[in-house]
Amino acid sequence: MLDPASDTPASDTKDRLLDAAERLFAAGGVGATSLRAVTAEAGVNVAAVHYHFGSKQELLRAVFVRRIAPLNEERLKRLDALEAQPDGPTLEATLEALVTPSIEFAEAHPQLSELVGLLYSEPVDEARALAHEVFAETMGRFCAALGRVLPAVPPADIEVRFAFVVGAMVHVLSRRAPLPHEPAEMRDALLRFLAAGLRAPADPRAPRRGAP
Amino acid sequence: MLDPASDTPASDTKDRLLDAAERLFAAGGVGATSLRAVTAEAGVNVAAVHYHFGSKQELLRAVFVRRIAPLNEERLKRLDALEAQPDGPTLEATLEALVTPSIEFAEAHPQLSELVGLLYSEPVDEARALAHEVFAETMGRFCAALGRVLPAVPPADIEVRFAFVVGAMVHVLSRRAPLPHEPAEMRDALLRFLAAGLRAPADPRAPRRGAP
DNA sequence: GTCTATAAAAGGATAGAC
DNA sequence: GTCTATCCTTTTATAGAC
Repeated sequence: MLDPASDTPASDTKDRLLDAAERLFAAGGVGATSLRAVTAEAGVNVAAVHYHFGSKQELLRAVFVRRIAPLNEERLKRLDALEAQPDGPTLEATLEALVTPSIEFAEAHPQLSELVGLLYSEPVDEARALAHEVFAETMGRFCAALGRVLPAVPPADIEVRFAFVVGAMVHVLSRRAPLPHEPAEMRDALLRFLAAGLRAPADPRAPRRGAP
Repeated sequence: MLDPASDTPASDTKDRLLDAAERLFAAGGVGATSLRAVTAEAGVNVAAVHYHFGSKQELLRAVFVRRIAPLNEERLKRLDALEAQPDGPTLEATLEALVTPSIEFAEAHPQLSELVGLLYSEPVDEARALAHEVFAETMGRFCAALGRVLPAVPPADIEVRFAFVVGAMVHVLSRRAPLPHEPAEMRDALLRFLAAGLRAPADPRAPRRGAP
């Protein structure tokens, strides 16, 4: 991205199509967005999308891969660094490796927020298969890592609690209604909430009233 | 529903259209589902949907209201009962009033799960406005109730944490991949996770390692 | 690589017979 | 209330000039 001599010159027709598709798919859904709307937004011709991508589905795939591949790379790079330490990571550090790249990427590319929500939500079969394909490996590694730092939580519970983690993360990342927080504050609040939830005792009998 | 003398006889054309639309909208998204597909699934004529609902948008609205209105009524009924007690509710009881009806309704009407995911996800403006209209009052009341049972958590934090609560709840309710738990177990796991997360201390300095 | 033009199909919506 | 038939628009996708 900082390499002007790259083989992907900025503002190419291909990139403009990806930008436009990303914007419109996120704003209106894939099924409701026509290729004509995409090409109009990109300021290119109707036939360009078929020349460069072949079909609407492949355009959708390219839109997702462009943003989410580097996000997952960053997450796994952080997780690798944590696991290379002799003592092993803390719960907080593991969660931060999962969450922080999302927040930072969402700041750098505001469209990512809406894309993530779209990917987790779009009911079309192809989109859901794509979501699984793009996220399964990374999420599996983090789920396993969380299981290791939470040895007292049974594996089946880890899996369920990890679904809660992903749900909370996706929901705040994909919100249209802006939360009354700076990104860094929201990240910290999310990390505190998730860490406490993951550490919850297995026994539900703790009917304390009020705050901690 | 148990009143055969009601003015809404079961298996009416209207009901069959609602059933079919619910199924197909949830499975493929609104924009990607044609009215022709809906009427074919319902086994009725193409013109029936316009006769009974007037347009695709009004059909979508009717689909949501039919399922979500009673869900919210049940939630608010439970919250009212809790708040009528002299001591006021516990955090666990408040969360249960929010979560349990979702789980029970999702068992009774499996389509609800996919509808909830659809409503929170569909990026089309009308659908999002409908989601806000249908949920805003109920969610506002629960957010305020949670603030009262968590007096140590600042109001702005309550709002953010409530977004995490909704995200986790929606995500597990709308999952296509089945979780390895009975509904009652999943509900208990969710309640424990959410209660612990909401009670998290405001200070993030608690780098304990491992389980509780 | 980009454009114009057009094919071929599917979409929402309506009119009018029954 | 339900059907057939149809109008008009929009869609994806392609063919071929430049």
